[in-house]
Amino acid sequence: MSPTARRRAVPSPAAADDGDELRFCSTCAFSDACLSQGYGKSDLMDLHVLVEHIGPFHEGDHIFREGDDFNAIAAVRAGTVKTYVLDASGHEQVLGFHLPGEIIGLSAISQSRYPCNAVALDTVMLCRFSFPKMAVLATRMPGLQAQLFKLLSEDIGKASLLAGDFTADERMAAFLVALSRRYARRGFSATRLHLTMTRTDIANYLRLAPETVSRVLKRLQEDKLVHVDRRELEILDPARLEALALHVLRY
Amino acid sequence: MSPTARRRAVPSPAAADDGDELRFCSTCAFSDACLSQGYGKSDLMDLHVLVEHIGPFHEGDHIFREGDDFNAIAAVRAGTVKTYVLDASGHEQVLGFHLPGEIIGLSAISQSRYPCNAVALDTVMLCRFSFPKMAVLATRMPGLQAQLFKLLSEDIGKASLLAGDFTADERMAAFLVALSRRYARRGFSATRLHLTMTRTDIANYLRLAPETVSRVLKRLQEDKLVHVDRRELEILDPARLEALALHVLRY
DNA sequence: GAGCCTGCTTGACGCGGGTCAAGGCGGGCG
DNA sequence: CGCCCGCCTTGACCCGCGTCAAGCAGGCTC
Repeated sequence: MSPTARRRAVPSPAAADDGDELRFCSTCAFSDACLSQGYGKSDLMDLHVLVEHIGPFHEGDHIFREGDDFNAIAAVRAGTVKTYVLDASGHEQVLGFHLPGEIIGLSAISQSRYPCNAVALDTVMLCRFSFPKMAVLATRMPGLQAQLFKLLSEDIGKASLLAGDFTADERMAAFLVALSRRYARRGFSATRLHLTMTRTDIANYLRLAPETVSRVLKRLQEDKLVHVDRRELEILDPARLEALALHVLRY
Repeated sequence: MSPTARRRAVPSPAAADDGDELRFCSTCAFSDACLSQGYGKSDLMDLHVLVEHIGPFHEGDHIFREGDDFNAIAAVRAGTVKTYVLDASGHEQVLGFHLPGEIIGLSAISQSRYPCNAVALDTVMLCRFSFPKMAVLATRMPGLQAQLFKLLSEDIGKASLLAGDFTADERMAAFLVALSRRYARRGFSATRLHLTMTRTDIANYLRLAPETVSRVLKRLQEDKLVHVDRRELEILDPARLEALALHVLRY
């Protein structure tokens, strides 16, 4: 983690005794997984010992940087994290946006170093998991191991949005639909989105020019698919937007 | 696996007793990993019990298809495997080419179904690993678990070649450099490559038109970077080719 | 050897989206 | 309040690569 990261004290296991800690960590994919696997309180205790709640990070704070030693993955509890790399000429390539409930740092496992930068786009709270400890624990908890395999495997196919040669409209629609679904899964509105990233970030992510993002959003608004007001976006016609996104998302 | 897959008998553990089996399986990333972790013969025996050597698959044979039940990953022992999906309009999107020593099927873990098709481009031999058994074994062999995590994590970053908005020349150069490195790592020539895939496959993979692939190869040849004769390709100036590929590969 | 078929190459042309340049707008700060 | 500074938008132009169409070469079958 970046040396500038402000750490909050780890809640003591005692204080976590009666479900408070579990609720506190409910955005972490691991809690769900372990609870659903029927693990007892002692296993969960083990899991919680290796969790550290850190933050808040503020807009522009780096969570880790390319080349930093890898020792932990983290679940986003609140806010948005952008991951990106800089190419030789200093141009930013956005790799992804990570919303509450999602995991960052998985791609660092193979190199033992973070292969990209992670920066907070707004106020971000994280659950930090020591990866070495987690790996040890996973040997005793097959459900945890399976969950890790699953999370890793999920990310392999994720690049499809960036990959294919899609039109600017398809990319934009797919981006919005994916955002909507991810927010909805965490209980947020599926139709009213607050875009925490700039147009330039979106453009870099979708491999478009910022001007194109602007023009496409205008076009989508003219066609009554969405309504955009600065960073607030309302999806007016989910069906048609999903139809547009279909080639990219595949379902 | 596809019902059409011809299976060879699994060598009995007894026959595998004295290193023969190990040599036989030397292209599998797991053997290397386990040996280097100092595991004893009994652990390796466990690993070999869940290995099945299958093949040969011939050009055009499918190894698995999108939607098939996932139960195993496989290491390529010989030949080239192409993975791809078909979009709504039946157009093929090539996801990757898998050379000897590389693993296929990892992206299927999260869904329990293969999310893509895998087809042999030439005569292919595989090592098939039952994934459920492997996961169980991994709880007893931390080195194996670590190797699995590493393999999964590696694949997460792999899409960079498809991702960025690179020129056709950069994509092509990156493709050739990556092929060269991957062959070299397995002891093949780094400068003389046999392209086992068609121009159309390359084009689909790089998100270019086949005509563009043709034109780019011609240009690279005119510039004395490579020499191409049908499917045989010689890299004449590795340094300049790598320079061209740098933006894509990043090193 | 003739014919065909598939993969590959080459040329002509057009379009989507990148680039460049010039505002507009809103929010923070003195 | 007014200035400034990012962020965003809009317009004009242009270029890389896709598309369409035609021709070529090698390898198969008969």
